[in-house]
Amino acid sequence: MKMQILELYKQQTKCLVALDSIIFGFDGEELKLLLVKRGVESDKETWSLMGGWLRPNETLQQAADRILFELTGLTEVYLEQVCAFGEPTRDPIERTVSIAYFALINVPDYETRISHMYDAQWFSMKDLPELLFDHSEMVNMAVERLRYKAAFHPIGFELLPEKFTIPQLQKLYEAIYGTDMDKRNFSRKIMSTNLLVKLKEKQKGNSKKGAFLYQIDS
Amino acid sequence: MKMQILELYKQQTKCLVALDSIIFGFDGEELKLLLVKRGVESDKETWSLMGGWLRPNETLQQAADRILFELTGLTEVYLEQVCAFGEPTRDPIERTVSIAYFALINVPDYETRISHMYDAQWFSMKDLPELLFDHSEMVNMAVERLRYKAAFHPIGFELLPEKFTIPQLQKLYEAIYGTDMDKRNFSRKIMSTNLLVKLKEKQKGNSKKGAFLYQIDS
DNA sequence: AGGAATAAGTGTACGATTGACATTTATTAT
DNA sequence: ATAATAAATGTCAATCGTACACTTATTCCT
Repeated sequence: MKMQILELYKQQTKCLVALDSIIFGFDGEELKLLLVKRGVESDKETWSLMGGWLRPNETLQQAADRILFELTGLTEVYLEQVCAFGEPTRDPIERTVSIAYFALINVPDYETRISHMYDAQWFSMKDLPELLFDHSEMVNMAVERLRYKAAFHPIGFELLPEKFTIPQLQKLYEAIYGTDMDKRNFSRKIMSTNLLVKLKEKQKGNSKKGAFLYQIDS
Repeated sequence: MKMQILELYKQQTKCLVALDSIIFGFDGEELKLLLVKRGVESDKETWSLMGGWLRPNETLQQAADRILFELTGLTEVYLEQVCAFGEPTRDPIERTVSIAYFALINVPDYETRISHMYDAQWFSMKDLPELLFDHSEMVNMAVERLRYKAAFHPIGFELLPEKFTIPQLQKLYEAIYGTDMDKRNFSRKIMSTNLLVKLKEKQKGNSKKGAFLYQIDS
C-alpha cells in the first residue's frame, strides 16, 4: 500500500518553480518599478522582474527574500505574495510555475546598494518597457493589490523614508491610485488614523515655508 | 551561450505542483466546506481538501477545474486562486508546492452528483475536523478572501440557487461574516445595488407568510 | 370561522464620513 | 519691503451606516 502511494508521487510530472518580485519604489514624486536585464534569459535585451528559482529547502517567502537580496542587497523588505502564474508555455525554455511577490521600498534609502549590480534600473510606472514572459500581467495584479492594501492599511509608509511630510505621503497615494486628491481631505483622513506623530522639524527646499516632518507612531 | 542558459535551467531542482480547492457551500442555513478522505494520502483517516497534481500541459486554472470535476462532477464553478503554499516539508513524502483555489457552490444543486464519490462530505465551518498538511491554513486564507470579496462584489450569489429570498441571502452573509445583521439595513443595502429582480412567486414553508423570490438582473 | 403563531416586510432619525471648495501663513529670494 | 512659493487649515452639504419596532400575509389549530 505504501508502495502504491510512492508510485503515485513518482508518476507525477515535476516543474521548475520560480519567484518573481514586483519591486515598487517611491522617490518622492513618482511610483517606480525596479527592473533588470537578467543574464540568464534567452532574450538579453528584454527587461524583466527580479526573479530566480526555488531551492530545495526554502519556503517560498525565504526564496523571494533571498532572490531580492542576491539581486539588490536589500534585506527586511516588505514582500507579499500576489499570485501564482502557470501558463504551460509562459517560459519557452522549460515549464515553470512562477509565484509573484510584490515589494515596497524607498528609492533613495537603497539607491546606492542596488545600482548597476545586474543592470537594475528604476522605471516610472507611467512609462514601462515591454517585459519578459507574463511579467506585465504580474505587474498589473501587483498594482491592484497595492491599491487594495493601501486603501485599508498604512502600507504606503514602507515606501517612504523614516521621516516624511504630509505632502510627500499624498504624492505617494496619488501615484498609487493615479489620481489627484484634495489636500484638506487627505490630511484630515490621514490624521484621523492617529498613526502619525508630528515632529518639531521641518523639511525645506521644496517650498519656502517648509513642511513639518512626521513619523509613524509606535 | 545558448548552452549556458540551458545548463542553468537543468541545474535547478524541480518540484511537484499540486492544486487544492477550498469548496464553500451554502445550504440555506450554514456555510459549509466540502472535504474528502483522499485514497492517495498516507494517513487515510485524515480529512483533506480536494486536491491533485498539475499536469504538463495545463494552466493552473485548468488543473483546478479538472480536479474539481474529477472529484465531484462539477463544472463551471466559480474558482479563484488564493495563495501558493510552499513549506519544504508540508508534504512529508515529497516536496510539493500547492496552489490553493477557492470555489463557491450551492449545496442542494449539486448534492446528488457529489455524494459518496470519494467519501466527500460537507462540514459546517463552525465544526471542522483536523485537516491534512497545511490545509487548515489554506481554509483560513480562503475565508478571509471570501469575506473581502463579498464586501464589494455580489459574489455570494454563486452560493445560492437561481431563485432565492432576501432572508436566505442575509443568512448567507451572516454565515460568511459570522455575525448577525439587521434585516432592514441589509435589505436596503442589497436593494440599492439594483442587482436583484423581484419575482411574483413566493417561497413558502419556512414561514407562514412566505418570502418573495429574487433573481439576479442581467 | 376565528384566533394564534410565524417569519416577512417596511421607515425614520441620528451620528459619522465623504467630498467640494478658498484663504491665510511661514519662509525665502529679490 | 515685496513677491513668490507651497503648506496649513475649516465649513457646509450630501451620503452612508446604524440603531431601532410595528404591521402584514399566511397557515395551523381549535
